[in-house]
Amino acid sequence: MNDDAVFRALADASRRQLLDRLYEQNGQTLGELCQGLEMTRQAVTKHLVILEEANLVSVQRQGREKLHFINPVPINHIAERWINKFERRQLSALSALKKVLEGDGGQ
Amino acid sequence: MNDDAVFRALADASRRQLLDRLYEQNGQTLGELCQGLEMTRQAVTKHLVILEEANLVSVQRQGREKLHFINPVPINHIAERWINKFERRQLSALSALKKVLEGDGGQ
DNA sequence: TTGACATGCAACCAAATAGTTGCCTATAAG
DNA sequence: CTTATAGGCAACTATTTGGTTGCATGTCAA
Repeated sequence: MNDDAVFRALADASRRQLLDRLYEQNGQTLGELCQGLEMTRQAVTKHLVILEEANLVSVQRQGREKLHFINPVPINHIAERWINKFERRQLSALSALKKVLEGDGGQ
Repeated sequence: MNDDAVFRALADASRRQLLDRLYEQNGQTLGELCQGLEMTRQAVTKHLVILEEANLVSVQRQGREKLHFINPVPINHIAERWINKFERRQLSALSALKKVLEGDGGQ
């Protein structure tokens, strides 16, 4: 699994938007994903290819349509291997901050 | 807080490496961060500027040296607002894909 | 079979990106 | 003051990226 491809894929707002749309409704066709976007179909295709190569989207042909499904595994992967590491440090910082803000406050 | 800047900043392997190094040892100078990298100092500077603009690194001048500190808040932010959302979705997405792959599938 | 619809492929283009080199400024030390 | 050190700035370059247009292919429906 290639972390770099995932990070690069997530770097573009259009691609994150596509993931958002698939999150709203999974299994959409290319045509459906294009609707309402300020982009040509071909541009959307390119974005989807990048998402596929990063394994963030998997595809299933059905007749002349191509259905797109979100795959959360790589996101989970970088979350576990990368993000949590930095969060761990913050948790202590956050709880310290909370303590100050709340005067003391347990929990 | 600009999510896009954070995602873009994280998209480059060299910048993630710089964050890793700051994670190992916080508060390093530019010179220290350059050591052992296959890059000129100026290239590193550019990466650090991008990390600063994404608020992932904060800087403190000390005499003629510039100390760099990691700031985990933006990472936490995208983790909470973005990553967790997809992690939650994982089970239902997988089962939806299965349905299609298996031709019908109950549930 | 004919036409309409859904997608694929390739060439091209402009802008952004990652990197370089060369020179300048500021601070510390001899 | 002079010199070495730490970093800043700007111009330039090659490559990547995000997007376009034009045409081709494959599939469904009449």
